Amino acid sequence: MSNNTTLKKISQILDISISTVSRALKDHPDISAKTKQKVTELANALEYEPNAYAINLRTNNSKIFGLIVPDISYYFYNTFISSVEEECRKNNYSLLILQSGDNPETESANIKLCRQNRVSGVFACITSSTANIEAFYKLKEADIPLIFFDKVPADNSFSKVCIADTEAARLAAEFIVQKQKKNVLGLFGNTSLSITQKRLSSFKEVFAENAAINLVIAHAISFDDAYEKCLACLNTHIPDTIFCMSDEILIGAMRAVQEKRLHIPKDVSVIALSNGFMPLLYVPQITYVETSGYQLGKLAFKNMMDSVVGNTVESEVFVPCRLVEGASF
Amino acid sequence: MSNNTTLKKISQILDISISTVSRALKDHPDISAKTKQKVTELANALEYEPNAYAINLRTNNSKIFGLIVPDISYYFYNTFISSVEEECRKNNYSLLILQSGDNPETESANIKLCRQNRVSGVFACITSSTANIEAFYKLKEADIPLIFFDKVPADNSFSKVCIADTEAARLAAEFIVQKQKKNVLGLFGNTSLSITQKRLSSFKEVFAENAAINLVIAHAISFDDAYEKCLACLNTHIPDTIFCMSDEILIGAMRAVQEKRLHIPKDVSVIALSNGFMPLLYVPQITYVETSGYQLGKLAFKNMMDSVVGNTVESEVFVPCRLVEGASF
DNA sequence: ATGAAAGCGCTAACAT
DNA sequence: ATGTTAGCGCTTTCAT
Repeated sequence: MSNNTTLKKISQILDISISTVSRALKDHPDISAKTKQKVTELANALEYEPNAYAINLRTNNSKIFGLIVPDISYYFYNTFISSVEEECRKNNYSLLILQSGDNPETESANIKLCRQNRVSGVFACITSSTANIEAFYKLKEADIPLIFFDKVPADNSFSKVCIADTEAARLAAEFIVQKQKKNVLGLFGNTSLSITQKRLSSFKEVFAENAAINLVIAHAISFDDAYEKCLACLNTHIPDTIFCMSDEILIGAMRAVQEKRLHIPKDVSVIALSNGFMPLLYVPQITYVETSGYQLGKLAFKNMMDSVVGNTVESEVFVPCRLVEGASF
Repeated sequence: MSNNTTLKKISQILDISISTVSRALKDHPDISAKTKQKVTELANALEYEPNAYAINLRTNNSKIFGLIVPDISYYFYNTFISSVEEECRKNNYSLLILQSGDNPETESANIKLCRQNRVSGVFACITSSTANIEAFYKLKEADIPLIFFDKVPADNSFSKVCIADTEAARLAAEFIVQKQKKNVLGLFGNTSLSITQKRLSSFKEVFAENAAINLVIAHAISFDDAYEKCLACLNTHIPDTIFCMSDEILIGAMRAVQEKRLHIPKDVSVIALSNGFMPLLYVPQITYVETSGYQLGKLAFKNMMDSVVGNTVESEVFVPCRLVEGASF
């Protein structure tokens, strides 16, 4: 049995009322210094820990945020989560983390869990196949603040924090143009994802203004797929530049480049959009546009706190991105 | 205001008692089919979600596990966490994740949080500088099951699940011997960590029986440090084999190897102890002994569940490891 | 088959 | 300065 110290227990031992104990522990001005001291001392000795459930039941404020994400171990998310957790701790919130395993049904179940746990707010990144955002609407209806991050639904009634996909892709494309490259292989992710669409259209736009550049686009749905698609391209012709829209794609592409024994940057230049870790693993280090999960986390938390206190939060906010030069050009 | 449906509300609408509603929703045998149907229908229509706090307060069973880890985003932990979370979901538990940022004070604060939230159990990986495990003892005293993983205290009164460090290092060493290598560079982590000590002594032992092999040992405390230490060694002499005791070390070492333009496996062979992701990033893929965070998570959860239902749990359990051959020999 | 009532631990309005 | 009381939403024992 847990040796649970409660206010009642303390009050009985000291032969005072429960409310006096409660107030004393909260440093309420009404309570005499003597009483406060007595109570605090006993509470410490008995290792009193307030029962979070009783408090939540009473105050209807759980001080817990829910976070729903396809997969914690996925490259990008763990830096985001780490960042959010850090802020939560600083602000006396806890974080209930739930994985949807990229399955919309699990995602719904997780939303339900958040509701059952009366979380103070939810951070969510939708699965790649989430078609029905009904469950998220219910959160809104229940007045639970909701901040979407990274993969977000189109609906404008939600708050979202995003990587500046358009700007990031443009930055990379402009860098390629500026370096006077002529033969570019652009490797992108799953066509159905909005993130892919945004990055691709922005990327293409820059090249549309530069007709002299030959641009080949390929799509891959996984690390392995990126390897194969890239290898197939390299077997046809060697471009002077490879662009990878994500870390996942970069890893696959680099495997192909290394297998073909292409030298970077002599034979081919490489640039990626990345969270910032993978590009540093290669020799030479890969030039990338940083899409920081850490920064995104900070921004998401800020918006969440605004939302919690009832401030209006801008519908869609972007994390600025920046070019980090390696030696791959 | 949240449109909170409660048992009371339902009971009032249907003009029956709260307990009947409660029972009907739990499919209690005493309740008539008619009533059950009426109640269930209304509950669905009103989107009734049981209030987890009221239940916990009443039943004293939060169905939440706490997980305390130095840093979520660290290579190894996120696969472990992902694995534990998966099991939690399957078993109707939730997971409260807390980072200690490798700071013993934050660690204590996190343990307190777990107690306040009346978690049903705690998974913990201690910080590298945790000297005082007082706070963990208090969890025990409060009858909260506690499973240590990966970095564990020496104390034998705790349940621990660990990577089989000794076996893993031995497996790698034996592989090197079997491949008739003669000049080995062994790169290890921070000397003060027990994980380093275990892996190192086991590794050395194998070579002690093979006097003909020249073994050089170096220690590094970070990815960058591993790079520098490895480069320094390579500048002195090129070994025929490099052993890396972790992913972190491997990344640093590979950077040095690539900068020196050494060809694997022609110029040098490489083997590592790894979670299993990093070795696949290189060309050729690196041979490694798998120390699986995923498996460790499964094992930890199993022990936790045993512990929760009051079964005695073995004090220290190891996850088996296995050699995965790449093409680096 | 259903209801009444107590109580989990806490807070806060309302006494005194 | 301290006590009394009601109630948050739920479960469960004990009636009926």
